[in-house]
Amino acid sequence: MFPNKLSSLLFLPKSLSYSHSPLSSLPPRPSLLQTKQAHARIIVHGLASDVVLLGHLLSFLALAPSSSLEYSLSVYRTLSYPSVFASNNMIRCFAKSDSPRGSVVLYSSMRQGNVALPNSHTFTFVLQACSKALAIHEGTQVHSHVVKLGFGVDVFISNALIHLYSACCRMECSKRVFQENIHHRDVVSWNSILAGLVRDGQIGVAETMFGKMPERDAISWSTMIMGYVQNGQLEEGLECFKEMRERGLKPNEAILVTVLSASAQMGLLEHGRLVHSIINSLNFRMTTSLGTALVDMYAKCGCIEQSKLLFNSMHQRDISSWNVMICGLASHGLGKEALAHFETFVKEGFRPVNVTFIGVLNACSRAGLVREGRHYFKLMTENYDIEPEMEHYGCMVDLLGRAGFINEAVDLIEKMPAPPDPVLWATLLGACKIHGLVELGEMIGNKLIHLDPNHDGHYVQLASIYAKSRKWEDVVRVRRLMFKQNTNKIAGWSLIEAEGRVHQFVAGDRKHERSSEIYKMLETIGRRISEAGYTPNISSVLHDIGEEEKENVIKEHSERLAIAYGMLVTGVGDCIRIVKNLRVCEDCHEVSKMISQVFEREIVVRDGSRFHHFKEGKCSCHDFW
DNA sequence: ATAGGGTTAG
Repeated sequence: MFPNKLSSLLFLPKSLSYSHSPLSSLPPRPSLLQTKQAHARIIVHGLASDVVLLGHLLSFLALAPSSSLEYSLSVYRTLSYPSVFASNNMIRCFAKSDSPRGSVVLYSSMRQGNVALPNSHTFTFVLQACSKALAIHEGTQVHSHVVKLGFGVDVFISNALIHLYSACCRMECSKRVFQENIHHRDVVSWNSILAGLVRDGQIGVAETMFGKMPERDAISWSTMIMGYVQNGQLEEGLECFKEMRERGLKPNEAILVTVLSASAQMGLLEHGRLVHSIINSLNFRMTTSLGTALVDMYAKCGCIEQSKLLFNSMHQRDISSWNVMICGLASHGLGKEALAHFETFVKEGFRPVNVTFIGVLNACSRAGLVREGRHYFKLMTENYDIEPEMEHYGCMVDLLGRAGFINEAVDLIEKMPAPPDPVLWATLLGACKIHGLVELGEMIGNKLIHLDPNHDGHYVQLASIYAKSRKWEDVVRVRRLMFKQNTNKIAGWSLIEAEGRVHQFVAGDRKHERSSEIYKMLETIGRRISEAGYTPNISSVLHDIGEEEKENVIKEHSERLAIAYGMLVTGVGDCIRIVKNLRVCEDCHEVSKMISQVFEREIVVRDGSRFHHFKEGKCSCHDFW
C-alpha cells in the first residue's frame, strides 16, 4: 500500500514541476506551496496522522528553498508518536531556520526517551544546528554523546564535528577530530578544516594544508581563494584562481563572486572583464549574487555606465544590489542619480540599512548637495531609527565643511554621542584649507598632531594651510616638527593594467623595464602641456629643496608615471585607467586635465576616495574633491 | 521505506 499511496499523495503534477536546475543532477525539491498542496491531499484522504507520510512531508519542508518553521512545527505537533525519521527532519528544519537552538531542545527530548531514540542522522542535523548557532557548549556535549554511543567513526558525523569546531574557531579541537579520524576522512573533512583555518586567519597553515590535500574539489579551491581575498591577499587570491583554471577546473559561483570582489577591490577592469566572459562562456545562470558582484566590479573599476546597464538588466535585485549601485553612483560623483535610485529603492518597498545611507550621504558630499545631505541624515535617524556611525558623520562633516558650513560641522562633531574619530577632525582640517581658515585650521591641526603625532598627513595639511596664506616661517616650523617626530609616511602608489599585467609605480620609480621610455614620455607630456599654458602648482611640495627641484618631484609622482606608461602602451584615443591609494594632488589633477585635452585622451583615476573622469580638459569632480 | 557533511560578497 505504501508506495502507491505515497506517490499519489506526495508526488506532484508535472505542470507544477519541481524547481529543477539543468546544471545539477540533484533530486527535485518541492516548494513550500507544493508541499502544502501535498499536505492538503493527505488530509483529504483522511491520513492526517500517518507518521510515514508526515515524515516525508517534513523532509520536504526541511529541503524547501523557503520554508516556514511555524508550519513545519504545526505538522510535527500533529504526531502523537513521532518517528526518528520525522523527528530528525524536524531537527533539520530547526537547523535551517533562524532559531537553530530549537534543534538542541528537540534532540534532548529524544535523548530523554520522550520521543524516538536518536540515530546517526540525528547527530549530523543537531551538530549542523550547533555550528550555525555557534553553540560550542551544547556542541561539545553532543560530541560526548557521539563518542559514548559509538558514532565517532561515521564520516558524516565527524565532519560535522570538524565543521562545528572550525565554525567556532576552536582549531585545536577541530584538528584533533580530524586526526582521530584518519581512516574515516574524505575531501569534506579537509575542506572543513581548511575553512576553519581561513576563518581563523591562519592563511599560511591553510596554504600548507591545501598543498597536502590528497584530493581537491571546487569547494577546496573556493575556500582557498576566498581565504586569500578575505585576508587582504588579493593578488594571491587571483593567482590561485589562475592556477585552478590552468588545471582545467571549472569555477563555481562562490569562486566567481569572490574573484570579482578581488578584481573590484584592486580596480582591475581587465581581470574583471575576464571573469565576466568566463561567466558568459560557461553559461552560468545570472543569479542575484553574480549580478550584484558584476555591478560592483564595473563601478569600482571605473565603468559606471556598464555598471548601470547591468543593474538595469537584472531580473531580481536584493538590498545589496541597490546598495552597490547607490554607492557606485556616489563614488563617481553622480549624486542626483544616486538619490533618485534611493527613492526608487524605497518606493519598491525596501528598507534602507546603514550602508545604504553611507552611499546616500557620500552621494551628497561628492556632489555638494548640502540641503539633501541634511535631509537624509535626519531621515536616517528619525524615520529609520538607524544610529549614525563614524562613517556617516564623516560624510556629513565633509559635506558641510567643504560647502563652508564649518560651524555646523564643528557642532555636529561636538554633539556626537561617541568620541569623534581623529579622521573627522582631519576632514574638517581639509575644509579649513579650502576656505583659507588659518586660525581654525591651526587649532585643529595642532589638536590632531597632539592626538596622532606619528601621522604625517596632519603636518602636511597644516603646513599647506600656512603655505596657502604665505606664512612661510610656520610652514618651515611644522615641517621641522614632522621630521623630528619621525612620522610614518604612507607610500603612495599608482597602478595601471596593461598587456595582461599589473604595473605598479611609486614616486620617482625607475624600476620598470621601460623606464627610460616612460621618462621620455613624461618630458613630451611636459612640453606639450606647457605649450598649452600649464604652469606647475608646487604649493603641495614641502621638501626643503629649491623651486626647480620641487617641480621635478611633482613631475615624478606615481600617478604621472602610470599615465605616461599608459600613453606608451595603449592605442591612440584609448581610455587610460589608473588606480591609486592616496588622493590626487592638486597639481596632478591639473596635469591630468591638460593631458586629456592636449592628447585627446580620456583618463579615469580612482583615488583613495572617489573617481575622477578627465575628458576634454575637464574633470567630473568639477575640481571639488 | 526514508534522509546526512564542506565554499559566496556588497
